[in-house]
Amino acid sequence: MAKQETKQKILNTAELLFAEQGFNDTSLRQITGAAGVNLASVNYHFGSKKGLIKAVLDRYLSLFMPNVDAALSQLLTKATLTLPQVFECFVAPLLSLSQVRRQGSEIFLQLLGRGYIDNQGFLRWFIVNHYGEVLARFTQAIQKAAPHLSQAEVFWRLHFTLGTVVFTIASSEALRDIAKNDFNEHLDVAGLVHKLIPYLASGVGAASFI
Amino acid sequence: MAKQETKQKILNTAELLFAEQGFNDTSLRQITGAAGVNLASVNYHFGSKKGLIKAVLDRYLSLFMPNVDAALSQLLTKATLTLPQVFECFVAPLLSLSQVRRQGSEIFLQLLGRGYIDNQGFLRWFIVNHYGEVLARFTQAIQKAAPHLSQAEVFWRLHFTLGTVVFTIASSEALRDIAKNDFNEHLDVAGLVHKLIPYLASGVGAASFI
DNA sequence: GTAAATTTTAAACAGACGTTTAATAGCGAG
DNA sequence: CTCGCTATTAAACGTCTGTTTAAAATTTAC
Repeated sequence: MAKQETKQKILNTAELLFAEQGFNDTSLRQITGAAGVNLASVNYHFGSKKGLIKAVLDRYLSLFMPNVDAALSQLLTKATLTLPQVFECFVAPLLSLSQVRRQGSEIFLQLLGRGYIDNQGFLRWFIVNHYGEVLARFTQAIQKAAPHLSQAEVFWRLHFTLGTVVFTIASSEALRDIAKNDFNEHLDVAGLVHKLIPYLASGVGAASFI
Repeated sequence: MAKQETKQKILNTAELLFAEQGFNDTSLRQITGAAGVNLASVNYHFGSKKGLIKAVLDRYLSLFMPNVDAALSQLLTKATLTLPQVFECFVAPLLSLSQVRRQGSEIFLQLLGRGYIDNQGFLRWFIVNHYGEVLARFTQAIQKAAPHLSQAEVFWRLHFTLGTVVFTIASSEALRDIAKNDFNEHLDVAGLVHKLIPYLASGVGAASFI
C-alpha cells in the first residue's frame, strides 16, 4: 500500500477551488497545478472528474450526516420539541467540520450550494440515495414540532430553508464584510448560523394562507 | 437601420438556454445553432459573450425594477403596512413578465439565480449600481412594517430572503416535479411565489433572540 | 441606379478542456 | 537482489470554447 499522499493533496486542493468557483468552472489543470501533482493523477486515483467531485462531497457528508442523525434521534425521544431545537441539531455537526480543516463549515456549505445548482440534480440524487434516512428523520422531527403543517408544506419549507442556508453561507464572506463596515457588527460563522435560526424557525412554522 | 431580427432571435434563444444551463455552461454555438443564426453574429451585435449576458439580464431588469419601485412607493404613502404587503409589491411585476413571453417569470428568476452565483458577484454589483434606489425603498418599507427590527437585522434578513427566493426558483422545476409526484400538488410559478410569501414574511418579522 | 454602410456568412484562429497512452520511477514481498 | 505491483510522469489525443478575419450579401441613402 502506498501512502496516498497525492490523493489527499488533490482532495484538499480541489474542495477549495470547487467551493470558490464551482465544479464546472474549475479545471483539472488548475487543481493539479495548485496541488503540485501531475494532471493524470486525478484520472488515476478518481477515474474521472465526476469521480473526484463525488469524493470531495462524500468526505464531508460522511462526517456530517451521522452526527446530524444522532442529534435528531436523541431529540425525537423527547415528548415535546420546538422548531429551533430541530434546527440546532445541525449546528454542532456543521461547526465541528471546522475542526477537520480551517473554514471547513463554509467550504462544506458552499460545496452543497454548488452541487445543488451546477449538476442537474446529481447531488440531490446522491444525498437522497445515500442519506435518505437522515432526511426522513428530519421531516419527522419537523412534523412533531409543528403538527399543524401538512406533509407537502413541510417539504416546501424545508427546501426554502435549504436555499436560505446554502445561499447565505455561500456568500457569507461578502455579507459579513458589509455588516462589519456598515453596522460595526463582527460575526463569525457560528454567530451567523445562530442569526439564521430564528428566521428559519419562524418561516418554517408560519401559518399558511389557506 | 436594419430590422434587428437576428439580434432578437439571439436574445430570445439565449435567455432560455442561460436560464436552463447557466451562463458558463451555455456555448455561443449552442445559442446560434438553436436560433438559426450565424455564430459570428453574437460578437457582431453584442461585442462578446459577456455583452450578451448583460443584454439578456437588462432586458428583464429594465421592465421589472420600475414596476417594483412604483408599487413600493405607493405602499409607502400608507400610514401602516405589513410585511406581506411589502413582499406583494414584487409579485405583480414578476408575474407581468409572463405577458412579455411565455414563462417569463421563471426565466427571469432563474437568470437572477444564475447571475448571483456564477459570475463572482457581477450581478450584485450590476443591480446595486443600476437599481440601488429600489433596494433602498425596499429596506425603507421593511423598517416601516417591522419597526422592532434593527437596521442590521433587516439587512441580514433581507439577504436571507433573497437567498431563499433565488435558490427556490433556480431549482423550481425539479421541486415542482417532486411535489407533483409525491403529493399530487400541481403548482405554477405564481402558486410557488405565493407559497413563499408566508414563509418569508414570518422569517423576516420573527422576534430575535437577544 | 449606384455608391456606401450595414449585416451575414464560412472559415480559421489560438487556447483550454478531460482523457488516454506508454514509458518511467518507487516500492514491498519473496 | 529481483520480480511484480503501484504510482507518477510527459506527451499527445480529439473536442470544444470564444473570438477574429475577410469576403459576400443585403439594406440604406442619395
